[in-house]
Amino acid sequence: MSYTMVTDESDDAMYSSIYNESPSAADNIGSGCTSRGKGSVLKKGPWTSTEDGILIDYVKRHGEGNWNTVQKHTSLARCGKSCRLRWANHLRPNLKKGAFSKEEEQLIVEMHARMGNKWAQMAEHLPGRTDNEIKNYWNTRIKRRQRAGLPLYPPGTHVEDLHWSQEYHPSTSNVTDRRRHQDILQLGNSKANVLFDDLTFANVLFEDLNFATSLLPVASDISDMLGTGASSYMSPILPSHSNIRQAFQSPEHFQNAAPQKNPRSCSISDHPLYGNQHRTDVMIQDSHHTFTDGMVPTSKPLFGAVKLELPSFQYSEASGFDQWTTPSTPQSDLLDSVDTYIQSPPPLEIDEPDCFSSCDTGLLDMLLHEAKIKASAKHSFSSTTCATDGTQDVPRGGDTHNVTSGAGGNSSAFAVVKTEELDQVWEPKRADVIRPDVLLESSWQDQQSRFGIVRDSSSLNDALALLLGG
DNA sequence: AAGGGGTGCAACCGCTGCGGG
DNA sequence: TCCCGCAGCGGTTGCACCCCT
Repeated sequence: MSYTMVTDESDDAMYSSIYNESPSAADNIGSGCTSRGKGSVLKKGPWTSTEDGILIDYVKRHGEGNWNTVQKHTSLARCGKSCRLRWANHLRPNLKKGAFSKEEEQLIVEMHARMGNKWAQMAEHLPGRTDNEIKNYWNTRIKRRQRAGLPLYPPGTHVEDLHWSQEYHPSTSNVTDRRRHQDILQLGNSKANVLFDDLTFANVLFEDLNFATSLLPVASDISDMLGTGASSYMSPILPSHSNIRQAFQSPEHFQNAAPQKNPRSCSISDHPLYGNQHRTDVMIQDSHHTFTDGMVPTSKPLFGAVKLELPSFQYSEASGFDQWTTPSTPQSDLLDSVDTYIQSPPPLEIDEPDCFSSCDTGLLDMLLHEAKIKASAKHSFSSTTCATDGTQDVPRGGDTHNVTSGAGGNSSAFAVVKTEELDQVWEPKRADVIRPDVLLESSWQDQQSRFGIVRDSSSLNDALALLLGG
């Protein structure tokens, strides 16, 4: 769909009356364009072809820049910001209009996986496309995928990771660094992202693929259960190797299905526009997570969160993936899921008082944490902490793992995973879990237990009851 | 045919960085 | 060093159009 907001000359009169002469004209003066040109109210709203012509003529004569002087030199009653935006997004030469090509779409996805909401940077690598265009495309895509309950990044998208240990040093980071990571944190409802200083596509390299892939089954179940938002981004769930192996028929499950030559390395993008000549192997060093039982992990907060998504074969409606990937076997789909890691940024401060780092902005996490603290006075929770480095075994055999989403922000929800049941057939059902009180609904509980996810209902209900005023 | 919701694009708004005075 | 204005960026909103009922 393509619209043009340029109005014809007849519309000029209409918009003139709307924006310049109507009693509410003054209300249309935004804070960004508060100046008044030539004593008249600056116009807002859609541009007319006449205005476009004036602006084009101005740029031809004066060049780009000095946008605030446009209204001084022309009859254009537009603020500089508006002029710049109009020129950049619609009038400048070599703009490519129309739908994004498949290559462009894939490049956007991959770039977003790498840099987050850096629309301007993305636009630099998409000739003829504007940041606004890319941003709109992405936002639309997010909505669409979230509605469909699909993961943000399709299987096969190779999300790069920043080598945090090298790129980010909390103790020495400056304001800009922090802001960059704040930007990462603000990547929408469910976007975890990575930063790259150069434009190379990188691999996500795990020190232990077994461990990395082991995150998937448990998290997939949970993320599926948690709903759309949570399905895109989950805090990592870090069961032990042995636990996870129970979830699969063989520990070589992923290796066998791995398309990569190097089992330690997830595939890199072979993007048509970039090729694969640039590779940067990076590692997910850690992950950051919280625990609904309020226990503080004994190890340091984990850094790279992991995008956890259901294997694509679970999506019966996942035909939308066709545009991204060729049909694959369930096994390879499982592997594909490994590719689509999202990472959360590291905590901005090392000395976080507890597991809730500044990166953990999930409201529910905080509420749950508070509730847990309250509840801990009454109960001792059976759940245990998880090994953070993937090498320590977590107590099992009836133990449950309380898991919350962390870096996902809005994807705050939780579940308790009974790992022994993970080898059951997955029945992707999405619980409509939005609020803690909803979580108390028995149907939710039933739904979980149907596909091998149960929660510590007594303790959790107590916690939630406390939280909700109980 | 009408209307209501969905979709996508254009534009606005607020904020930040940077450079000059 | 501080202040101010400009440019740019990313988030948000407004609205026209489409589609379904």
